[in-house]
Amino acid sequence: MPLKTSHCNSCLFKTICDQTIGKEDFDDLYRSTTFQIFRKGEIILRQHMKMSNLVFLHTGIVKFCYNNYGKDIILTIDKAPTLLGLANYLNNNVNFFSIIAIEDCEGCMIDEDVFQRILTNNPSFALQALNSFTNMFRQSMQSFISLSYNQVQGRIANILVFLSKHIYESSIFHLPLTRKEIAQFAGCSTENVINTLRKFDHDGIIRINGKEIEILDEKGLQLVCRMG
Amino acid sequence: MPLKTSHCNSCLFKTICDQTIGKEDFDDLYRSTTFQIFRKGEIILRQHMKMSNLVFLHTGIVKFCYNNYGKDIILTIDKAPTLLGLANYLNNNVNFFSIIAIEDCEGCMIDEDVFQRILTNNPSFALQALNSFTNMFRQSMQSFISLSYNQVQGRIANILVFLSKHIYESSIFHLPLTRKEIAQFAGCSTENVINTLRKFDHDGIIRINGKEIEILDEKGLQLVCRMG
DNA sequence: GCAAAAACATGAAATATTCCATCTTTTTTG
DNA sequence: CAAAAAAGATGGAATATTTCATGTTTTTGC
Repeated sequence: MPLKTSHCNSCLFKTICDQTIGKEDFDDLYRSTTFQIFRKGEIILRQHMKMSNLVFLHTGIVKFCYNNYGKDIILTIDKAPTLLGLANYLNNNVNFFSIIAIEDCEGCMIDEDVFQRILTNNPSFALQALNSFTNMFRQSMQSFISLSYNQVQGRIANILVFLSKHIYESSIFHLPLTRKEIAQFAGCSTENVINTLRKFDHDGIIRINGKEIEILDEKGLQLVCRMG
Repeated sequence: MPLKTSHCNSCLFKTICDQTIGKEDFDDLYRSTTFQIFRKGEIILRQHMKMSNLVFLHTGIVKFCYNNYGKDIILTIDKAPTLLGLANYLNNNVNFFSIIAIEDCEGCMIDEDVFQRILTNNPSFALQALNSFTNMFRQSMQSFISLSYNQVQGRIANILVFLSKHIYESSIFHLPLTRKEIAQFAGCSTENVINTLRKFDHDGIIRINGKEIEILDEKGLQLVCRMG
C-alpha cells in the first residue's frame, strides 16, 4: 500500500491521535488501517449494514443519506477531514444511515475492534470523539429546526448558507448536488427547488450559472433563513 | 434534605453507577446532588444559559424546547427515569435547548464538575453516557425525518405513535400537551392539528375525548405515518 | 460523436396549509 | 364563584406546495 505510507506522516488523524493516545495504541491503529479511494456516487457506509469499520476521510465531500420506505432523503453534508461512522458505531454498529461520496474521496478504513479498544482505554480520545459526535448532532439539530419550521424558501436559503459557510467557506462555489438532491435535502419537490433558486436569482440574492452559485447578498439570504 | 435520603437506596441512577463507577466516585457524586421538585411549566434547564448541573429525573415528563427567533418549537419529549442535560453538557456547557416540565417532576441536580471528573476517569461510565446520548440522537433523528418528509397528517400520526409507545406505553393516554404545543412539535398551525385529530377521530383511527386519546386502529395509524 | 438518459426548466391544475375572523368551551385566577 | 384568559373549534379566503405534462439542455456511456 504505497499510497497509505506516503500520506501518513502528515495525516491529520495521526496529529489528533498524537495528542490523545500513546505511540503503542497508534501503531495498533495504524496497522489496522487501509487506504481507500471512493469515486463520486460510491457508498462508503451502507444503511442497515453491520459494519466493522470507521473511515477517516482525508479528502472529498460526502452526503448522509437515509432511505425511508423507498424515498431517499439527505440528512446532512460533510467534508474532509472528518471521522465517518461514529454515530453508526454508537448505534450498535448498525449503520443508521448511508454515507455516499458526492465527489471523489480518499479515506482510511479503521478497524472497529481496535478503535473500540483505544476508546475504552483513553478517556481523552473518547472525549474528542464525543465532541466530534456532538458537533454533528448540533448540525443535524440545526437542519432539523430549519426544515421543520420554515417554508421552502427558508430551508433552501439555509442550505445555501450551510454550503457556503461550512463546506466551501466561500461565497462562490460549484454546487455538488443536483436540483433533485437539494430537494431531498430540503424536503420538497424538485420543481420547488428550481423555482426558488430562480427567484433568489431574480431578486439579486444569488447568481446562478448552471451549477455555479454565487451569494451576492448574504444579509438578504440570512433574512430569508429567518423569515422565509 | 430528608427527601433525598429516603429515595437514594432505590434510585435507578445509583443502580447504574454501581455497575460502572466505584464507591468512592459515587460518594463524591452523592454529596454533590440536591433533590428538587419541578412544577408543571417550570424550566429545568434554560436555553443559552451556562449551566453547572445535570439533572437525573426520577419522575415526570419533560419537553425539549428550542426558541428560534421568538418562535417556540418542541424538539422531543422525554420521561423519567432519564439523565437530562447531557447534550447541553457536551455543547461546552451552554444549553442548546430548554428542558421544561410538562407535569410535576422530581429530580436530583448533579454537579457538573464532579460529573466531568467521573466521566474522565471511568470509560465504562462514559460509554454508558454516550449510549444514552446516542438514543436521544436517534430519537431526534426519527422526529427530524418524520417532520421533514411527511405531510402534517403523517407527522401528527408519528407524534401519537411516539407518545403511545415511548412515553405512555399504552394505547390510551391523557394528552400532556395542548393543541398549540402539538403544533409546535409537528411544525404546523394549531388549526391544522385540531382538524387532523378530528379527521383521525372521524376515520375511526383514534378516539378523542378532550385530552384523553385512545388509539383504536394502530395499523391504520402506522400506515398514515408512512404514507401521510 | 451520437444516442440515451438524466437534469433542468416552465406553466397550469389540484391539493395542502396557513391565516384570519369568530364562536364555544375549558381552565385559571383573584 | 365570577370574570378573565386560554384552549378548542369552525369556515372561508389567501397562500404555498405538489403533481403532472411537456419541452429544452446537459451529461453519460458506448
